[in-house]
Amino acid sequence: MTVALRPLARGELPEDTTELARFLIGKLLARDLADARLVGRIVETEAYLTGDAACHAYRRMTERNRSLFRERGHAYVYRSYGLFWMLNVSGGPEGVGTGVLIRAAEPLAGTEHMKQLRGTELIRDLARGPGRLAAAFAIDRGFDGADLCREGPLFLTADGHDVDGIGVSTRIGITRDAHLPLRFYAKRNRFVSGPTRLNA
DNA sequence: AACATGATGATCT
DNA sequence: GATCATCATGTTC
Repeated sequence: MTVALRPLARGELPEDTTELARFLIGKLLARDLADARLVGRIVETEAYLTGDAACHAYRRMTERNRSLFRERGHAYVYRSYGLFWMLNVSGGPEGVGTGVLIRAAEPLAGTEHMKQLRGTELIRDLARGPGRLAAAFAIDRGFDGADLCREGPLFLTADGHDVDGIGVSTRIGITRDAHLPLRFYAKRNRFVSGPTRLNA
C-alpha cells in the first residue's frame, strides 16, 4: 500500500539551521526505488553552523561541500571514514554553508528492502546511525545537491504525527566545538543512536 | 594526520 | 542489554 506523501515545501522549513534540526525530528524521509517506497521517521539530527569548527563549510567552499551552501532543503552527501555515506539537509539561504546531519530514522515502510540493503534482519539497526541510515535508504553521492523539497527519488515529507518530546545534547563523534548543544533526538525512542547518557 | 562510523568481541549486569 | 576497546577504510586538508 502506497500512501500519497506530499513533499515539505521549502517555505515550511525554518530558515535558522538549528531550528531546522529540531523541526526535522518526527518528519519523514521518503525514498522511491523502482519497485518500492522506503519511508522512515527522522528521530535524530545534528546542526552544523557558520563559525562552527566541526562544520564541513568552516573553512571555505570546496568541490565536496558546495551543496552545504545551497538554499535550505537540498541534500549534502559525503563519504565518511572511507566507507559510509552521510546525508545532510542544507540550511540557511543560498551562499551560507550550514546543514543538518540526519543521524537516525525509525523504519516505517519498505523495511524488507532496507533489510536487504543493510544485510541484517534487525529492524532496530536498519537506520540507527548516519552510515546505516544512508545504506538502508540506498543513498550515495549521486544524491548530493538533490532538492529534498520536490517529489523525486528522495524527499522530505510528514504525516502529522509527532514524537514524544525532543531532547538536546552535544554532537556525536566530533572533536572541534564538541561542547555545543546541537544534537536533537526523539525522547524514549529506541531507533536513536548514541550512548545512553546522551539520550536521557 | 585527521575524520560528523560501524561491526565485532570482551566483560560486565 | 550496556559499555568499552579495537580497527578497517579512503577522502580531505
